[in-house]
Amino acid sequence: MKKSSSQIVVLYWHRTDLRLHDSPALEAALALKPSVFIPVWTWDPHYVYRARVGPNRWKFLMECQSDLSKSYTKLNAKQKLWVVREAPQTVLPKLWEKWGITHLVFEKDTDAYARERDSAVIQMAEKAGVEVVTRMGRTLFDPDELVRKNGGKPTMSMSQVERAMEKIDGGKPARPVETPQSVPDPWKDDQMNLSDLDHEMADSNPDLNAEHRANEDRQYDEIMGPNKDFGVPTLEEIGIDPSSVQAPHRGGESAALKELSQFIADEEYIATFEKPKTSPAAFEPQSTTLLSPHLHFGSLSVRKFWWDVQDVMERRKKAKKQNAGPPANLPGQLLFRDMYFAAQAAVGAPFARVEGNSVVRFIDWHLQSKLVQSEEKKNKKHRKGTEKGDENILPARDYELDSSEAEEWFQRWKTGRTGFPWIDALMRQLITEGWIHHLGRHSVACFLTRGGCYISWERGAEVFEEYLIDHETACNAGNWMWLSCTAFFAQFYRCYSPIAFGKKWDPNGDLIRRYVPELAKFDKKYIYEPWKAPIADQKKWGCRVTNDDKDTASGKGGPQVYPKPMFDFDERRQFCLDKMKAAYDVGLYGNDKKVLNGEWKELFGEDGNERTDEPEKKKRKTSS
DNA sequence: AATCAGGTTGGTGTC
DNA sequence: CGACACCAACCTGAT
Repeated sequence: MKKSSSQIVVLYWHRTDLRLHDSPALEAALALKPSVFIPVWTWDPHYVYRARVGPNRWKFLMECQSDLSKSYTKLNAKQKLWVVREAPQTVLPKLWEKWGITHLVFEKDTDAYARERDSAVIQMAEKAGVEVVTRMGRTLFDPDELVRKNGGKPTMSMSQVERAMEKIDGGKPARPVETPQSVPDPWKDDQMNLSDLDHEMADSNPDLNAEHRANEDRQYDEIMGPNKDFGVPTLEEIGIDPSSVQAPHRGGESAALKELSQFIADEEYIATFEKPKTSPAAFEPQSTTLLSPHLHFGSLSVRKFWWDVQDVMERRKKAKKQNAGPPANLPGQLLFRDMYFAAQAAVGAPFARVEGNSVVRFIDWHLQSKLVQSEEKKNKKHRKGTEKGDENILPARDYELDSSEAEEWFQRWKTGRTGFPWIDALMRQLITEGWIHHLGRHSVACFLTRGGCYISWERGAEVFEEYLIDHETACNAGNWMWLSCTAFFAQFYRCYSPIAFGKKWDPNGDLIRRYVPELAKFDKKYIYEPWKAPIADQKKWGCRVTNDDKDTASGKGGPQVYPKPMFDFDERRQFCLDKMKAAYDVGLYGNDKKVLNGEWKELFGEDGNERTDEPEKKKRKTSS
């Protein structure tokens, strides 16, 4: 493609911004007045094979892409979202050569992998003489800016975030920008065609999502897709059986804006919203807005969300109606997201794990991640295709099988067979629908870590990464650290009970009846503790509570069975409390030398029940 | 330096 | 059903 000196050809790279409304980056791209405009999505093998993504999130992503593509076509019949099936690091240089690109524009992303990827891309673009334009747009405030205003340190509390944001533009996020009413043409079809391009096949080994693929995986066979039309991939194309997708949640900017406007119309709901007072057990309708998946994929702008809510609350304030205050209210909830983004932006890749993480407390959990530092060194020679910076991107993490009992508990937690109906209902809701209420996440996360199993939060975070349609690395890791009392939160004596907590919200056990149907007929007296029901009642209600958990919920032929609880919760609660206190006394953090070289073991008791007498250190030293 | 209040959302028991 | 004290006791940040 010949470049004419005056022509402006813009490649707009969609990633975390599957929308047209309130996109500062898209606005900047169109402000260049391009004569040719090509909005692309690069179908990145890193996300496809190295991130954990279950069927529900694939579907949601595809719906976001299809909706955006249709919206482009509505603005310009020649336009769509051009999906290119290759890694951005290899395909973008080919694209700007092939299409004579003069400007590359995208939304800034401070996620650890994104930074690695984007800096590589920017470097290549500059070398090729392609001008790069980026704009912040994913969060209320630029995470890097929040960090700077927080003295360069990760934001570890809401008060820090509030103080930092006060120093930025009067403490309020930017107002949404205009939605474009038109977009320029792409090249003509024959010029867009990439058939002659040298197509680099994706490395599908290891494929962290292999277990979800029922059919052959041919998604990378053709760079423009099987129909050579740059189409949005389908579930079938990526090897997933569409019938395995059960989430009722629909993706796409159109759906997001409609849902938001419905909530905004209910001013009473918006103004009196208080997160701790929303029910984790509610379904149809759910008690919260469920807009988080849209924030993740950028099908809804968080600043539009914030300002629409803010405007309602201002109106109500003038009308002298009582509003709920932050952080429990909706703007406060959105600010929490920014806190996690800014904390991650300051810490980098280790934020999502224990190893090398300066903000996470080290606890002697079961099933800890194996250290990659040493593994990495050992295998370096044998690993081919290891790109620079790969050590910052941690795909499949192996973990220490230090306890077969803990491993069994983990598997039972993961599959919703713990014998605690409240926990099992939530886990099954997570697996089938990809979404559970925030307090439900608290409940199951506390149970897996400091309030039951004493298993590493990293195991839980991986399961959430796989199944949540709203999974966001910064928020997921941040919340897991919060709930496991290893960062952000330290009151480990406040422990969620798998029985009392659910009962408080849902005394009839409706959530359990829906997601653990084998218990549907149990009287509400026993629904949270079915093992206490008399045998005669268990028979009458059609489900035996038994130690044999193998056939749980099979329901084929014989009578239904449900497992007895896998441990005595009160006993485990006390055990965890004692262990947490001991681990806090030891006082190690994820980046301490003794964590990295394994010496931590000497500081914790041998049998896992007691600790050595001398605390390592009482006060934490902050680096310079 | 020592103390105290506050921290998104615990559980239990009483009024 | 809501508000409150108490349980036992972590941290940070302000004074």
